[in-house]
Amino acid sequence: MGKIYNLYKYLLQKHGKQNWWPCKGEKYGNDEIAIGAILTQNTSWKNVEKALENLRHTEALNLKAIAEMKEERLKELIKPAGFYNQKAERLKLFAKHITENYKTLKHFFESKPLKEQREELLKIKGIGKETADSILLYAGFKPVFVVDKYTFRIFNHYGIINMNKFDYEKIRTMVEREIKKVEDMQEFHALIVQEGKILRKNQNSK
DNA sequence: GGCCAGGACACCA
DNA sequence: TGGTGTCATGGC
Repeated sequence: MGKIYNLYKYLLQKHGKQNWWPCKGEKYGNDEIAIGAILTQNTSWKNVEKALENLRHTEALNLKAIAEMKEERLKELIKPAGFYNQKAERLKLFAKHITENYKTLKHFFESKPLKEQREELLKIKGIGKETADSILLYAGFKPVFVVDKYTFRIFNHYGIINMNKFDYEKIRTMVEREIKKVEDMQEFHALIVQEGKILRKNQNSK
């Protein structure tokens, strides 16, 4: 057991299970998770929930509906999540790519090797590394770890890494070497975000 | 009332 | 490749 695995166990004991996107097997290929992953770009989850609720209420919380919906209409619905102009464009590009080429997200996840899936997602405008990996990990149950700024800060804080620049791929492969199970990767990333928030709060109050 | 979220991209040097 | 501006709402 290396440092990273020990940190995972420590955070799990400290905060308990986070259960971010209720990660049961039947959620495999779930559109809602992918949509949430795009909406939450640099945005608090509270705001994303309002946008998701608007979509759900309109029965548009799925990729088919979003692909067919007018962009102006989509902007109105997702407004609470902020950056609504670009997020509406990004959602439509993603939804169209999946529905037109694979029909469903589930088919996409079963279409090709993981590495190629990841590369394909990254080619879509508006899908960067963190969003792509969130979709793969939480909607696709793929063994890909999601790295974010909190990961970088916390790994520095606990002395796991010692870098001055944020190297996404380096941190990702480090974690994937120690944490193998999809469920553990999902929990670990959620725990890091939780810990990161507390860390920030403490730093602000002193 | 200011600060900043579960980022990504364009543009510049 | 590295640094900076932009996008925008709502919670704290």
